[in-house]
Amino acid sequence: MTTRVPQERRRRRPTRSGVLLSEDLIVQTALRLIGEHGPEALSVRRLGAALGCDPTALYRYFHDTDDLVLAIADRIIGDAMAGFTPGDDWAASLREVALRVRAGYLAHPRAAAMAAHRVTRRPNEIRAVETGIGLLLTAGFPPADAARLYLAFIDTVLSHAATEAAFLALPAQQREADHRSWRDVYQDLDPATYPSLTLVRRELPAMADSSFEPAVDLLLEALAARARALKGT
Amino acid sequence: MTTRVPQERRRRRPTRSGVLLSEDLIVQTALRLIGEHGPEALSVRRLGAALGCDPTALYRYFHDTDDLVLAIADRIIGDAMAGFTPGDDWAASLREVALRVRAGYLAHPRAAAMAAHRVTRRPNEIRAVETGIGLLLTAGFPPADAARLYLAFIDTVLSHAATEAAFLALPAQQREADHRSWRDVYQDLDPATYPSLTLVRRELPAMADSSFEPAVDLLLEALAARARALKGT
DNA sequence: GCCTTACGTCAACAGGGTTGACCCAATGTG
DNA sequence: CACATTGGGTCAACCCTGTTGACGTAAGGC
Repeated sequence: MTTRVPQERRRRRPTRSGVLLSEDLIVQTALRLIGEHGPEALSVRRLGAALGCDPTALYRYFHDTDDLVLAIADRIIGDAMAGFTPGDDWAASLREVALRVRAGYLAHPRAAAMAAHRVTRRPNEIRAVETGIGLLLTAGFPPADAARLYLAFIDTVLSHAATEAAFLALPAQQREADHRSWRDVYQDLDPATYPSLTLVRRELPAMADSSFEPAVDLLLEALAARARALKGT
Repeated sequence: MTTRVPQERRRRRPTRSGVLLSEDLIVQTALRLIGEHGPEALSVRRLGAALGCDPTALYRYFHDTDDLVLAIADRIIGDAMAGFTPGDDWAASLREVALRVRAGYLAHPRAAAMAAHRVTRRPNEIRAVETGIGLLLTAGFPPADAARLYLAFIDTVLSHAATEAAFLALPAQQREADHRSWRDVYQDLDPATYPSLTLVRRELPAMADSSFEPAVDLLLEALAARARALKGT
């Protein structure tokens, strides 16, 4: 019943409202829905309504909701890395990879939050690994270090991006509560029991900001330092 | 109606099945439920059944499900940090915080997977933040830097830990398939299109290992370098 | 021993994913 | 051109979910 059928041989029968469904249109509409009405807008029923078809029609194209999410995630990955070519500066290039991955996830947080921890060994990812390790090799790291350090770098990037995506994927209410807590809860603490927090009190609202770029920059600094140390010896 | 009441002044009225409810018992049961039957086993109704009470009784202790999730997260933090006291070496202490947090999450992978990216606003978390920022202050960073750098550090630690927890929370079959892919998929690549991967081919099985400690060490290196630069000026 | 009220219980609602039956029309074939 | 096949859009139904408001009972202060 729910076996996905090759796109090519579809009997494109229009829905009651005249729309011609397709895997592509569904993914596209799902992304639009998330973008316009927030992450929690993605449900089979709402997606059906947005498409102008019965909600259950989607099960002709995807086994279940999870299958749909994976299809969306696959498109996100492809879009994020589209057109990237590494430049001369290996650190700057790694930085761009990081920002691209993150931007791709944040553009569609809910889909990313659901799929980020799953490993899809697809061509796009393999190409990305090739690129990343290549950059560390040009930095002068021996193969063993290049592989291990790339892993540490990309895992950090992916983990951060997934965390930020998961945060954006929260219902607006919880998201704002999390944000506010740095302004509210952490402001009225007893100075005796929390001396350090009291000292940095004025900086705490900034804790709601993203730490993605600071963290990436710290990593790149450490990598650059180690690369310099290699050259020195 | 759902106002949380201080634990001390409770009217401990037994449920129909004779259990005396408490915030503590509920969190503990929730953790057991998640650990045994997966994250999707946590629902108000199932938790009520496991506790031997009406599901809606939980709303006397937590505003809503999210509030419960935050309580679970905070207990994990508390357990992880129990008995920790910062030592003289701020970097070593931060390292221990990182390892403790990670261990706490890995002890409850499935619960961690759903709670790791939240701000709990609860005592255990606040204490942990106080400790961490305090360490960076003793390292010599001015308050603004201490707050921002602590955020970058702890976010990285939490993100990594969440990723590892999510991985452990996967069904064994998928987990092992993921592991194998580094040995299998990445071994038979065309050297012409993937020169870098071919060069580091022998190192790739190690990609299945955790990158947690390498990443933390890179961050601590960068922090130490910045701290030295501060002293120098 | 009374009064207050905390809190356990119950019924109900809105929304979610998913299934199986139904049936029409698009398509390939004769 | 007409027919048989069947893909796929539709519908009704099921069981899940979180959450609310009313209700009444018993716990604890006085």
